[in-house]
Amino acid sequence: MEKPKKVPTISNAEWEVMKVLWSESPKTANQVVDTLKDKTSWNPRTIRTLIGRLVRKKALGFTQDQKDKRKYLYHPLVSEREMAKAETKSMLKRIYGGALNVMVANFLEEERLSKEEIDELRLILDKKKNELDG
Amino acid sequence: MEKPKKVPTISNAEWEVMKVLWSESPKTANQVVDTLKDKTSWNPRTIRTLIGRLVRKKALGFTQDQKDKRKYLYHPLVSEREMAKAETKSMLKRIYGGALNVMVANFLEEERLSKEEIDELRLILDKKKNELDG
DNA sequence: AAGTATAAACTACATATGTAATAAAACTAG
DNA sequence: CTAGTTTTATTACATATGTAGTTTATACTT
Repeated sequence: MEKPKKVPTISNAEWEVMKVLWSESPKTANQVVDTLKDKTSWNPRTIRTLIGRLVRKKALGFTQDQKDKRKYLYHPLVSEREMAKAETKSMLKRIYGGALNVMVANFLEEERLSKEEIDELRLILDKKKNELDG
Repeated sequence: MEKPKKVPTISNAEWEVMKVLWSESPKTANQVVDTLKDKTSWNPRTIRTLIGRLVRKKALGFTQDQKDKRKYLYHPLVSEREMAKAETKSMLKRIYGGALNVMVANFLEEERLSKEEIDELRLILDKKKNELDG
């Protein structure tokens, strides 16, 4: 029985920081700043603030850097999958009464997916259905 | 050429209020409060505050009640579809790089859909695909 | 060993949000 | 018409978030 591990909720900006560390970790604050320098226009101070908040929320943990003892090496404490799932569920609940197919239907109506994307989705569904059929 | 009509972003609690008025409108504040009394534990004050904020955000409009001139009759200024689509897109972008199928795949992996739900989704996709095929 | 650069910690401040209380205005009952 | 009631409008306050500046501790560097 896995414990229900409650994932922290994080803000938009915090999500960007997490993505950096999900893609590769551990990293020092400076490395995170460097990675985000291109993608965003955030002041390094801001990024450090966000890192601090993520630590407080227990979305990030850290260890001491062995080369430079002042620095921390940050790493995610929650997987991207877990967070994505939690966020998705909460959004689906809020907006679509939790119904994934309502969401997909609504979304498809106006957004155009390519035929390939649709086929890929169908494959995903077929696979899932086979699992159910046993 | 429709103008890109920018939909306001609203909070979780505000969504609940909008849902009441999307399901039936116009309604007076009191009617909204009544509808929400069962579903939530919010103080009527709170609900009126939320209505006010939604008016400020131009998500709701109102007209004067003819019976009692003090009362307003509130109605949505933005459709549920528009808001849902905007929210969905922004969430997909933030979390899944905008890719609907990544989202569906991830979500399906751990959430169980019934066979019926899966079939319904497949129908939606088939219909969409036929449209593309022409 | 002392000075300094720098990383992390703490503080700041505006706007958003959850959650209401109070004030002002207008209707209704006596 | 005046008082009480009921609506809307204004104000309040804590926490979250975006966006940084300032302080402090201390690991480097000379």
